[in-house]
Amino acid sequence: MSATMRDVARRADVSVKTVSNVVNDFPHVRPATRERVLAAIAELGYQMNFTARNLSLGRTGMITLAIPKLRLPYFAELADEVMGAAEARGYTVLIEQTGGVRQREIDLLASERRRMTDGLVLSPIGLRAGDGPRLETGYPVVLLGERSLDARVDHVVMANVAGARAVAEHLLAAGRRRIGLVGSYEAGSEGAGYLRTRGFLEALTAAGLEHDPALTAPAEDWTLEAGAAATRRLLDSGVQVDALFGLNDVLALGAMRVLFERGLRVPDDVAVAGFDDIEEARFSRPSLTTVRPDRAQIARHAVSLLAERIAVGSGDGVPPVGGPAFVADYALVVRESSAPAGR
Amino acid sequence: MSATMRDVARRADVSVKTVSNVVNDFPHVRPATRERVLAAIAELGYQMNFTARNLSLGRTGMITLAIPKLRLPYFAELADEVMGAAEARGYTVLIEQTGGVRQREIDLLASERRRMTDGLVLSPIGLRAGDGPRLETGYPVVLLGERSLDARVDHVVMANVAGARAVAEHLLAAGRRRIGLVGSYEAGSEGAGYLRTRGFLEALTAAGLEHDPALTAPAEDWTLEAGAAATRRLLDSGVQVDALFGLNDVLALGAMRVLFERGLRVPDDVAVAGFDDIEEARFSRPSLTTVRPDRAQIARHAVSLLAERIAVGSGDGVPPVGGPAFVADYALVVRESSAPAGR
DNA sequence: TTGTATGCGTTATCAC
DNA sequence: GTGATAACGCATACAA
Repeated sequence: MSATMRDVARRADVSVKTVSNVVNDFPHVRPATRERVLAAIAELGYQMNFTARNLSLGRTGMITLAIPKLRLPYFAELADEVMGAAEARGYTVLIEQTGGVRQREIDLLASERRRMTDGLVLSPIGLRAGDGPRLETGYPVVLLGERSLDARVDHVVMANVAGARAVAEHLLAAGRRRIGLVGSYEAGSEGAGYLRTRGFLEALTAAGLEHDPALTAPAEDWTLEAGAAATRRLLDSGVQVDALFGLNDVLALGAMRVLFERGLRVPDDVAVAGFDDIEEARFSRPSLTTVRPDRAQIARHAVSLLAERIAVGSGDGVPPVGGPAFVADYALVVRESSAPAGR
Repeated sequence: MSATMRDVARRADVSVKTVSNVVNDFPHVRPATRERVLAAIAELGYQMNFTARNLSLGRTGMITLAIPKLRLPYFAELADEVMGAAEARGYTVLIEQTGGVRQREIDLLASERRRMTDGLVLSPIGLRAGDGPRLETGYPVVLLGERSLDARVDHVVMANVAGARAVAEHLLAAGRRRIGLVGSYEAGSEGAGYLRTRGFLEALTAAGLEHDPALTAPAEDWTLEAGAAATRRLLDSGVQVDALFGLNDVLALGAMRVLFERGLRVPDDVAVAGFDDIEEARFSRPSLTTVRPDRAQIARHAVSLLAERIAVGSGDGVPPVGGPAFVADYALVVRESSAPAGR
């Protein structure tokens, strides 16, 4: 069993308090004693017991990041960013996967296990409009990538509507008129799927067009597999399309795969665009036009908000929370999949 | 802020011990008292403080999974599998990224923070042959995907040599003779890169061929970007190739992208194969021939070994550790990128 | 500058 | 069955 502070204290012939002072870099420790303590620590190979420290401090130094699926490149990249931002503030990140299932997301909020961490960054997929109150638990929470959940909780969102509108406008400007929409969203979810769809429809409306319902390809999931399946169904239905907009990049990439299988050329026959700008979008064949949200900014801001929320604690002067959402920057990235001149 | 066991005990007019018995589902609690306690818990909204429990139990119920990069699809998928396997055994997984940097991997082993978890599943990239002893810290550790690190530590490996040999044999059987090798490894690393290269070379030798050094395309990293860059350099060098073997799938996908840019057809002009069978390999254009290691098996076995190691503790009867490595199953998956007849 | 004593919220060892 | 009470290892008023 490893040494404790008491062991070190005995060895260095000081009190535990002094050892604590040394390991915590407190000032006011005579150099000589410090040396003695450090020597004892080295000799005994002492390592701090963080559980004990956490109990004493009433905090763990960990935050939870709850995302739908780690296997989705977007969330892996996001997790990486969040871990970086958290580390910069001295936090360790515990990743939980919700599968985008509403009940899992709710459980996570009510869970006892959440108490192993000081706060939660939640990327909700399943939560519905009425679920707002569930979030107000007094436990520090920051919402990611969603809005209109009307909860008094801090949230960092991306420009889902504007980004999707930009994509649609780009496709329209390129002369595309029969744009298929790959992906769907649970009714009432008000999530990214809903918002991106809205942006897409707004652009059509603004152009004086109407979206043909037959051009919608619902996908149960936001994965390559689902994108491919949805596109297969769409093409099988016999409708004509000259463009496809995937509600995220993997849906779009899955769609491109099917277009290839069907012998349709991208972008000549069908232009394709996605949303997220995952790394794979730059290396696909053809490379994928998409919307790049500023992930680093989102991560930094979310962690920053959460840290702030944790810092104020549940003290009595509980400051108002859930101000206007922070909206991260985005950029439309045009690549080969929608380039005017083919490749 | 939130209620403690003492609060609940007072409220239910019992002792803390009884409350503890109830929440831990201990037998020998009179139904009536149990009801009273549960009622008090509900009324006060009591939630267990896990930090305190952990301190008392001397364990945290968490294990660390240390991988190079979460953004690499292979590791994201692996993490997902490990989380699943860990959950099945009641463990929560804390993911750490090493960036494949040797010092980071070493730090992780010596780190104090590691003590927040009960054990470590480490996927080493940077560790070298002589680093074995560093792993024998008395802290439960299971190595992933490596071998020949000659440490007395449990390890779960994949059939790197055999898998790579199978790929090479497949390419040779298809008549390819000038096979470029995309990716490299740090000298002395004895890692997956080294082993896969060895398997590749073995196949050539067995076929009575020699590997032309000019056909090696070193990559600093195992990423799409690095795979593309390496392939560009290789092609720029002017050597002729009729196949490319990426030491992992993303290297191969990056290579395919460059072949496309250079107007080379896959597989007609150049066949391509990778290693890992990440999900993207099924949806790329063309789909990628690769080796599929049984990730679920690897994850289950690693977690199982670690749980065992944790269970025996550092008691005196420390059983021997680091038996023969468990070698996971694998399968060669032939897809369009190396299909004999083009698409 | 350093030591003493007490608390953090659980679990575990006993008695009762 | 249930209740005091001592750990668990560290932090921190308060003293010295």
